[in-house]
Amino acid sequence: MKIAALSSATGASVATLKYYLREGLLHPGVATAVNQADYDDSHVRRVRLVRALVDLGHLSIAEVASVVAAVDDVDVPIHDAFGIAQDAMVPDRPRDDDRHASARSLVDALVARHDLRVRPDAEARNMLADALVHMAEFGLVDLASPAADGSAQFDAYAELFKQWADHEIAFVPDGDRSEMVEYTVVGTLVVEAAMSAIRRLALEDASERRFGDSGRR
Amino acid sequence: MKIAALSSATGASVATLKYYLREGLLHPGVATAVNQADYDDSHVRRVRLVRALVDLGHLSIAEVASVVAAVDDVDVPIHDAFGIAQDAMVPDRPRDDDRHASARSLVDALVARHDLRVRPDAEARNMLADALVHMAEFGLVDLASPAADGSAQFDAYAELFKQWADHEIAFVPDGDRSEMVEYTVVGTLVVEAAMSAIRRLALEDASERRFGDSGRR
DNA sequence: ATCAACGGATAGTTTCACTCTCCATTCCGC
DNA sequence: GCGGAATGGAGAGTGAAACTATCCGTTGAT
Repeated sequence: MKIAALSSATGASVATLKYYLREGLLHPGVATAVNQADYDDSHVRRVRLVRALVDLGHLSIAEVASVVAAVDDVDVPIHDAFGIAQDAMVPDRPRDDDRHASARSLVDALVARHDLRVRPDAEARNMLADALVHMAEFGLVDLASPAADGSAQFDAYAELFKQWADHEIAFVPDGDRSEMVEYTVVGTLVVEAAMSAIRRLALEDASERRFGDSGRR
Repeated sequence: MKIAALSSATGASVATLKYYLREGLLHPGVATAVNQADYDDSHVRRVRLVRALVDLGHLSIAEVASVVAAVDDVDVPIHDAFGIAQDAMVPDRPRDDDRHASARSLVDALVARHDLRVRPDAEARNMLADALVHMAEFGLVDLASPAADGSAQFDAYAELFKQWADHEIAFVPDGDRSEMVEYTVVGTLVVEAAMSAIRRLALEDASERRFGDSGRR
């Protein structure tokens, strides 16, 4: 498969593919001559992975590059690669203040309460803490006495997702290493997007029931 | 409250606040002189809303502006404003191909199956269809015969979120109109982010159980 | 009285994700 | 076997986005 074929197989322009090659998002094809290379299925999958990460995960090209580096490093065991990729999927934001710190301790307590085996420095912890900080600003949770408010919901989420996650991870088919890592990475983001969309549909439905024409107040 | 006070209350620089004023993200304060204006709580909340939309929702400033316009237009009933805001919260992407169309018909079927009262042109439908297209590319669902694969999961999601959404919308406190719209808007994104983070923690846990040291294969 | 802060406007900066243009090969169809 | 298109590689250029900086004349606090 030549670059033009890869382009039409993925929908990305040749110029974009060259750019991805330069940035290391796309591994080089097998050179058949000084100005000729052969691409295969792995390149098609890779471009799709990049697009999924960018479109659905809102990752920057640099962040995608670090995900890809973890996927490609064959010395890294599959679970570790998933961890690295997961960290890269959390946008890095300046986190300075102490509200983040107190939110973070709530997160750590949640993780311990549900016996989740998660690295102490997993970025997902900070991601949740960030969300809590924003929620606190709108009075959706109280960081000081969380038990008193709606954040008990999170324990329900945690239990539920724990079961579903087992299913999802079990669903990952045996295959070659990079295929499995790609699968878990893309599954993380794509199912997230799908869940969010379904939740929005449900929210609009609930809003219509409370505020809509049929229940105008 | 002067602009410097607003700045330190929100963490945004004075220059940034001026920029938000220019772009219409922030309503003007009450002018007390030709070069003096007074800001209040509504401005603080507004800046927080903008930051939540940008940080957690990955919305562009232009998209935030359209959300804000819906929030501020007092002629729009609360439910309609929420719909407009929801549409603005879906990143607009070029959607041309027929894979999107077939994914979209699956979405519409799901909506009908669960009796969700959602506008036919709600952007959340396209958001879910986009996610399905990406999933299909990785073989996570089969757009042709969806019943045969894991997409039955979606019906479970839909039922669950429908219940939770009712709770969440019921949880919105009575208040003035813009406060309620802000509440639903920020709730949409912020709970999404929290759920995603919790799910990632659960996925890392599940990955560790299947692929980690303790279960190395 | 002075000097920092203010609003308003315009211009400048940085980053990002491409996109364009060259070039010297190489391939493909006739 | 020849001519035009495609290729890899590298550099420069582009346009949008999200601020940031500077300037100005006015005002408020000390």
